[in-house]
Amino acid sequence: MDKSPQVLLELVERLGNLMRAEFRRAGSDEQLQPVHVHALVYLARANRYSNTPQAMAEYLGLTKGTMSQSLLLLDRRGLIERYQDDLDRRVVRLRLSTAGDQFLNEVQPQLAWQQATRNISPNRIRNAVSALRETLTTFQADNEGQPFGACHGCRHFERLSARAYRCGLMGDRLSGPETRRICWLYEEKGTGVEEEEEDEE
Amino acid sequence: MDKSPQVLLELVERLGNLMRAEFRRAGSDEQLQPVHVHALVYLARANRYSNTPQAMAEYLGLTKGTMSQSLLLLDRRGLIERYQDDLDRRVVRLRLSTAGDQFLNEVQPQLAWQQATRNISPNRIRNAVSALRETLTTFQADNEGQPFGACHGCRHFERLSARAYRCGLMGDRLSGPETRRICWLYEEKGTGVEEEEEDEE
DNA sequence: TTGATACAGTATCGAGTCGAAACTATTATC
DNA sequence: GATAATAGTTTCGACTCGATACTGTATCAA
Repeated sequence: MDKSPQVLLELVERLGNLMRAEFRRAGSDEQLQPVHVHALVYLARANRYSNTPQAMAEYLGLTKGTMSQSLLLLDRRGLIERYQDDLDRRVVRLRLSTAGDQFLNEVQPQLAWQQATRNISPNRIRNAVSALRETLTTFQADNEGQPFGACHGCRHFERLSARAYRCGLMGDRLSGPETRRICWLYEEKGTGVEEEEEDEE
Repeated sequence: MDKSPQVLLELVERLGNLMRAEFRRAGSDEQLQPVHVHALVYLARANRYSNTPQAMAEYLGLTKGTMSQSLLLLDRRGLIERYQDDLDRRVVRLRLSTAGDQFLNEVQPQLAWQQATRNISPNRIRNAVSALRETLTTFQADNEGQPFGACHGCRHFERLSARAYRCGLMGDRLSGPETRRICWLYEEKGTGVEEEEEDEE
């Protein structure tokens, strides 16, 4: 009986914990809770379909009521801006304010983290990424969670030409950078069998 | 410039988030917050030196005041028991009560998680584990965090004979199972250079 | 001895989290 | 146009969490 899955679980749990502690540290100067920092980080990475309270609540695993509270606080502090969607006026759109952007640049909540992988070869990192990605996909399939991925690997993603892309679900043209942002409409390509890049040193 | 570390970061963050959501789900019947479930899980895995409020606070990244509050709640609910240490009467020791043990067995907060790795070959899991372990070590060295590991790999660990072990720091004999529990006195063996198994698919 | 200091843990306070449920406003369906 | 669905807000109460002050125990120095 192999205990590796159990150990992997513990490591992810432990690392997730430390990341949370890092978010706590990053926000302490500004009296922000980890969840606030997390929300800002998400917002900095979300694409045009995913910058709404609902998507954010889904991502952070909170109810919309709770999310609304946190957004109120971030708005009061001037870290985000809220504006109405043109097409559907029920929808609120969110973006980082200049202050919010500056905050993230100053505290760099992810920097300590990237530093921690400096001794590991790029290849081993890629392998770990691939294994964790698969774990994530399986878990989300089991639990009907919203997937949250970037275009590459999404079934709605269409490549029109060398540098022109399109989301088949929403029908919009997408810029290159936009295709690398987090999207909550993401759907795994294929029949659930995933193709992984086989790389070796 | 390789973006893999960034992606690894996001995956761990995402998976950590889902794990937290899983803890939330597991505790919802009993009206427990994720942190309560996490505390119970920790307690089930902690060794004799690490079942104190202090170690727990360290592990969960909370202050001792906050930890004290959570323990009060878990005690009120009858999920844990508190007793005084014989040698140092300042120290409070914690253990799962029968009800607490039963609770963990019922909700199995880690089960859904282990399931999620079922499609991944043991070898790839081991590789991922090795990479994440190294990341964890580096991160903790950078941030002076308490390491929290099991005896295997700890510099205080001594093997007396085939089935007899000893902690060189505390001077106690340890049973086989005990050497696999989480310890907050853990210190990385060696000079910081880590030996990793080189395995390939 | 007698302090002084360190340490483990508790108590209290206030701002904020969080889910549940009720609510508003807009859009979709029939 | 009525009804239902949807996005988000508000309100409530139990709880988190850090900061600070506190209690009781251990350690160390004269």
